[in-house]
Amino acid sequence: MFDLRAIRENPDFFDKGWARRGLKAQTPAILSLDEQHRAVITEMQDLQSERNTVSKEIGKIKGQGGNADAEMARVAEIKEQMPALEEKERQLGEELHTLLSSLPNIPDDAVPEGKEEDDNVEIRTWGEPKRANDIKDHVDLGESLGMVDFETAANMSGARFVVLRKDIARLERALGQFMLDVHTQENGYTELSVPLMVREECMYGTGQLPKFREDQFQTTRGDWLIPTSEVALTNTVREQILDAADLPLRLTAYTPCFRQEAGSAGKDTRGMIRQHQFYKVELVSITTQESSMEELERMTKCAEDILQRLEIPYRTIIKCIGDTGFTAAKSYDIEAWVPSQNTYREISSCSTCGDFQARRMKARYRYAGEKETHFVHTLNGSGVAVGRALVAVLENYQNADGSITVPKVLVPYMNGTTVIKKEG
RNA sequence: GGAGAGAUGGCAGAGCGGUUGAAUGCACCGGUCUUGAAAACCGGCAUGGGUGCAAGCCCAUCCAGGGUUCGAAUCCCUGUCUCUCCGCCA
Repeated sequence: MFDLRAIRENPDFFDKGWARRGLKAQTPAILSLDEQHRAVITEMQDLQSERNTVSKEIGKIKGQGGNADAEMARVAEIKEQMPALEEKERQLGEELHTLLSSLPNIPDDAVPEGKEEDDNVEIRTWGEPKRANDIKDHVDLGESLGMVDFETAANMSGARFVVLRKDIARLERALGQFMLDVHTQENGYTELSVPLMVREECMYGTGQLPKFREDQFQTTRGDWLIPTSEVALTNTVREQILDAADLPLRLTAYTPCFRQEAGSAGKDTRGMIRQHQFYKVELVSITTQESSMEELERMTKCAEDILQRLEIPYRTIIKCIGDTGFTAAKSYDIEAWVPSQNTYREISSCSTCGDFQARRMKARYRYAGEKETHFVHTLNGSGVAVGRALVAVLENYQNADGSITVPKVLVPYMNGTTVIKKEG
């Protein structure tokens, strides 16, 4: 959502921002709607004002036992005019709201030009990618170990689901636990356990709705399954005014995530890279306006920290304008090395949304002693996607005999198991 | 699932259908007094929006959405949430 006053004052700034995302100038339509809307509001309020005054007079006259027929006739007249104005006001307001809520965030100046994934700009790399001829992918590895089972999952749930067994099931859990421990004990995040189903307003607040409805799952009662715990974590501050002294809030949660993957038919159909349901450790920061950019750097480092400790090679890129998400002003992706694909694949995306989500959620903060409120800045990042981390571990830690070495930092979470191999 | 009670400003808590945007207390901010502090006293203290150069004026908001009425915090309906009791249950 956007500040209408800011748009009125500086339409060029917004049109330029949207132009970078390939959109035509939006402010002429917005400003015209806004002008009509305000004109109707003014007209309506003048009538309301008169109605209020006359009604008070009626009260006074009746209190003195007088005749108020003339006044009552005037109010009746006003009452007849109101519904048409109200309807017009509602329509214009809705039109304006629909237009505004479907427009993406204005990108930060630092976001590079570019149309698609290939135009993203590499910032740094870490680790030595594993390249060899006899590399197996995680599907082959997991299936020969008897611990990754797509067939059983397909029978009960269809495509894009998986059943994990034994040590690999445990490895998934270990990854989640490990990440949470690092973020809560060393990176200053507070762990939350949150609902996986949320109301429409929350999905609107973080920007999944109204535009990305088809990517989400809705329950029979109308709730939505969270596509990421960002939704739940960020919405913990919706409609609140926070003390500036309490910021930043750094929140984390380990939850399943649910996605339809509607636009990805045929993409990544093999394996666990793209599933309808996957686990993810999410990082969310609620900050002041001044510190959000700095916080984005910090958050990205916290996510990278996980891969370094797991000793998985990765690179960090800044997303180009065409690849920057709807709600984001600036995003870094962290991509883990996937040996079977001989490439880096996204395992984390860290973004600042500026005040974009905060305006939708009405989340504000205030400095002690000051009257004025400001919209918070919200950031979210994967710290990191557990399903994809599992893929990265299986493939990067594979041995020639098909066994998997357990990353050192995970051994304590695996009850001392150092190598995952076929039983019996 | 059944029965009941409730939702008012930062908090607590009043509120006959007609100057109630809302008493009062606490908290908070400013001032007087004081060597300083406390106490006491005086004053201020909700949010969103429209309009205006501005001072200001106006509209809306007493959980949300509808309705009744010339007029609704107050009456009616629906929804949401909270609490109490009973039942069921991981």
